[in-house]
Amino acid sequence: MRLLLVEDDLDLAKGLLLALSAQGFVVNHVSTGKHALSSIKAKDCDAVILDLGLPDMDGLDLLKQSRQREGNLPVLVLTARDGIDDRIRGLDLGADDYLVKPFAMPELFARLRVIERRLGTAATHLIKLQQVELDTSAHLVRVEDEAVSLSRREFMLLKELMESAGRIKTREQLEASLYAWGEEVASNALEVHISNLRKKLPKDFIKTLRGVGYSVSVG
Amino acid sequence: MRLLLVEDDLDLAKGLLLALSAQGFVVNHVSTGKHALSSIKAKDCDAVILDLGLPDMDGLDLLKQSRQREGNLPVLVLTARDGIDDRIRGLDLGADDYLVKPFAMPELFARLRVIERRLGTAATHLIKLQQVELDTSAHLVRVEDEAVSLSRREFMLLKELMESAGRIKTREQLEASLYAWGEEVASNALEVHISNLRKKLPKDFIKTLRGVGYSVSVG
DNA sequence: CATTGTTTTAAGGTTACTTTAAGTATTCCC
DNA sequence: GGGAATACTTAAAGTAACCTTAAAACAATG
Repeated sequence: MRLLLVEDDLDLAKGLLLALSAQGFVVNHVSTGKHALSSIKAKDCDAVILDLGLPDMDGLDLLKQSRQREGNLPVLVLTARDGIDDRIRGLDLGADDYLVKPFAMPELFARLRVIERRLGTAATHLIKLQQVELDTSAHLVRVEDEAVSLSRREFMLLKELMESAGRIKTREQLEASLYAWGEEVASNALEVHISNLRKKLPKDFIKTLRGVGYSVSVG
Repeated sequence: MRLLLVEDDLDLAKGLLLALSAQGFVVNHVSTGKHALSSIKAKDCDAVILDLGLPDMDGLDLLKQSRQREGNLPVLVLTARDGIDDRIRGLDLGADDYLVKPFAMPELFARLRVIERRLGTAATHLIKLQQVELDTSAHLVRVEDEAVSLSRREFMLLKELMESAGRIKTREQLEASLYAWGEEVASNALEVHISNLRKKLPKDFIKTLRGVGYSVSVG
């Protein structure tokens, strides 16, 4: 995990750098809010350790800006200030955790490991093929970054096709996954949905295989 | 957000239940580790508040088992024990946060909000979309800088929607986050709340996706 | 215990999705 | 090229999902 350490006390920074890299973390160190922000913008780290007492900028301000720019970049705040009010302000502004100085190194490591574990398991069910992006968990489809609204059946159908991109889905397979047991469809509903889908997707995104079924290519 | 409160001190539990639901959390309460585990297995909550001092099971054990079963279910640990060693043990076993008793309620709320933010989209306690501003911590909503009064359920509903702005919330998801176990709703209460909310919000702020659910857009 | 505000239930009206069905366009094969 | 099979499009009919309203049940407050 790549860390950005924002700390103006050079002695403390040096100690932290040493200890963190001994624990296997990769750490970049900056000592001003300005540098911190540009590093955050460059998406150059997986998490931030932020000391609130900075010379050029209020730490909570920096936190706020970081939060606006990189929504869920984890930030662990270090502070000398005590008192519950300050802590709540920090947490509500988007800090993921909080450590009051002086703190024990092992506790810092433990908290970083929590963040690490969390980053590893950020699951999004997103399929992207060509210009088409389908988010199964959010029920959302984008074509060239433009949200497209699909009806329920259209969404189901597209999902089936995109989940087995590169392979052919037979008409029977598609009908089976769109319709539950009792409600087989007597007519050409499937073709109608395909037709309506195509109007909303790039040209030739869904290919027909005469006598067999449909497919979308991974290309 | 649905919480599971694991606490054997009934007085404390009662107080927490009251305070948390006033803050708009949906809370289920159990007092033994056994019940806690079965609820966790059933995936019936988004986060756990766990008191380490349980009668039937060591709290850290429960934490470990929960972690094995539900990898990233957030757990906030309450404890009377002090000393850094214990805290590190808790964090490394998978607790996401730690509060030593006695603690101040607002700090608990703040830490829950951190967890909440992490689970959903990275919204801070103040979410502003279009003309609508929602302050999670103050329970306040403004439309075009004009304060608007919402009932508890209306607020919860709007919060859920705004926290996942840009994504679609299914009916099931919304109902699950509005109602705790015993109080499932048999009828169209959700639709009624949506309808009442819309009267108080800008036109088309809440969009319907037939057969799927509802959403508000970030734009 | 009465008043007030909130939440749920229930019913009818409305909208938009889905299917049907009929006509048009393709592809394939002789 | 002509005929048959298959696929595509369109528009209208059917249907399921949703919206609104009003009233009943419930909870909080003085």
